[in-house]
Amino acid sequence: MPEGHTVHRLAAAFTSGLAGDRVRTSSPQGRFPEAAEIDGFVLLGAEAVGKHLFLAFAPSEDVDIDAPVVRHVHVHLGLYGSWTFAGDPGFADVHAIGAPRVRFGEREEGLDAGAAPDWRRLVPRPTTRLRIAGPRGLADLTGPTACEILDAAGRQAILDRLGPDPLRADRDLAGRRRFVTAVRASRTTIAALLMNQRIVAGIGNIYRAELLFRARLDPFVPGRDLTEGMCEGMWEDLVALMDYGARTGRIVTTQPAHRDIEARIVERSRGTRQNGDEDEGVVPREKSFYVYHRQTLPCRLCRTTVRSQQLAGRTVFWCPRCQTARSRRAVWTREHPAAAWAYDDAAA
DNA sequence: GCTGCATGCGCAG
DNA sequence: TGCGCCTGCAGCT
Repeated sequence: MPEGHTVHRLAAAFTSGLAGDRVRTSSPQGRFPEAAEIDGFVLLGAEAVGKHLFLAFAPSEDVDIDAPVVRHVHVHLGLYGSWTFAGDPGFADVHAIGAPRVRFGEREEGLDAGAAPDWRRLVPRPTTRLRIAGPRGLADLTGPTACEILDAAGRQAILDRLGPDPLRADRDLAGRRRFVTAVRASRTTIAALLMNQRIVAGIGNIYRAELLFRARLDPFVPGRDLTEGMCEGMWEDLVALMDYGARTGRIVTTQPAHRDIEARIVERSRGTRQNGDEDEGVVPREKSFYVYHRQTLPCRLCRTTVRSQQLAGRTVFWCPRCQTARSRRAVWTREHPAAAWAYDDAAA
């Protein structure tokens, strides 16, 4: 359920809830026996790069994070991995951060009827690959594509194959420049390029579909056909969208004026887990997207039926009437002024 | 209770 | 390009 914004929220949760603490690590499932190597270590810090999460462990807290003794646990959630947090009130600042839902386990040992839940007695579900338990709470990992211990070189090797991350410092002009240059140098379709983590790190299928719609861009246009202005605009929009996602835990790409356009239509109720805050006034899922998972439904703007198609093993969603831009920037600049609405919306 | 899908990715061929 | 990984759950029966 991770696109980049979720992983950044996870890193923040680890930083606030477990960083600086000595922790116990284990692999209840048994498929990550290396957990024993860092059991009793101190969690120095957590970092997100694209969809990759790095947790740095050391024997003691005074170790420099670049020291050779530091063990980097690399986690990639893949399609169905997840972290579950439980702990003392305020642990990992979960509510404020939002992303990881506090979910007490299905089973607690030795719990008296009516007693307050105690996270220390939580029995990990059998599929738990890794449990990290600190003095204030714990985190359970299930179903990751990657969970491994790396040294500094191994960590760097992963960073080296990732493009700029719109949620990190490389969102600046240098990052934008890398993105624009890479896109415009390629014959590959823009839809495929946006999913290529070497081009830009952190985008998943939702952000791809929605970003292309907001740009009114044909998903099958080769990257090299795009103007510099169009690419720069997409990057700026992406920064705004993912920033909003990282702050709220929710992907919302619709402008307010477009959310109620077809209120009479019964939306598909199929779940898209957002792991976000449940604050009042949050934009409901069925109003959050323009095209993602809306195939067979009418476009919010022109009512043309939204289409979907497999591309390189993933489903692309788009409006065949709205998304006809091939290189012009006119539509973009007139109708999409830097996605400032995302910030206004969050503040409201 | 069963089936198929999902916000991903690496690898074989 | 297609498959395997490996988990949870919506949507069926």
